[in-house]
Amino acid sequence: MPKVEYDPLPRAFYARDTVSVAKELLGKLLVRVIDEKIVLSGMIVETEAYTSDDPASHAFKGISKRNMVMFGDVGYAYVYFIYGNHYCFNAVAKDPSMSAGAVLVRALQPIDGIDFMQKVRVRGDDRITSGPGRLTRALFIGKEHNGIDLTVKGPLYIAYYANIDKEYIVATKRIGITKARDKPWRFIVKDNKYVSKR
DNA sequence: CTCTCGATGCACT
DNA sequence: GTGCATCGAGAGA
Repeated sequence: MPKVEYDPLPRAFYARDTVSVAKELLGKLLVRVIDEKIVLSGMIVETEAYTSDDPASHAFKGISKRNMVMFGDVGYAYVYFIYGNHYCFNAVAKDPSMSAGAVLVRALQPIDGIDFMQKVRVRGDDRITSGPGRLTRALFIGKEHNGIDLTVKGPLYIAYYANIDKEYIVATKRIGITKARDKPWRFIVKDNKYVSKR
């Protein structure tokens, strides 16, 4: 097992309303372990909530082969391919009364394996993990991780890391969507330079 | 079957 | 600020 180890969040963490989970995932650590030895990780600094009754959500029009993970048990990864180029990483989270829900992770502050991440991206700078497409590339997250359990140590999981003070959590409108743009369901860590721009 | 377009990122003006 | 690469899912015929 790798030297660097963290405690995964329990499944119960994800079994609450999606918006609350999105907020509380700030400060947690997204951990990627490659070949059981290389550890890449980043502190979550930007998230967005997507629920089943939300027109902007993939789950809005019902279950399908693509979005079925969102309708399954909480604490699993929902990874999808978009714009012909990018993967986006979500954690399935919802209140037990809801049919589906997930939290999109939009930005990370790199913690472990920064050199490794930057080796691949020649133009390594602050933007290496800033943006949903960028962070999946930096952590080598792809469709093979769709449906993976995030509550156990493995190739991909989310762990306890830091507590973000309430004063440093800011809610804003979501980014890059055309429907339900008014909902304040994007959460960012105030003044963190890794939060994506726009 | 064909057509549209997206929870993006990057190059360019 | 604008344009676009690139492709799979979903919608419609």
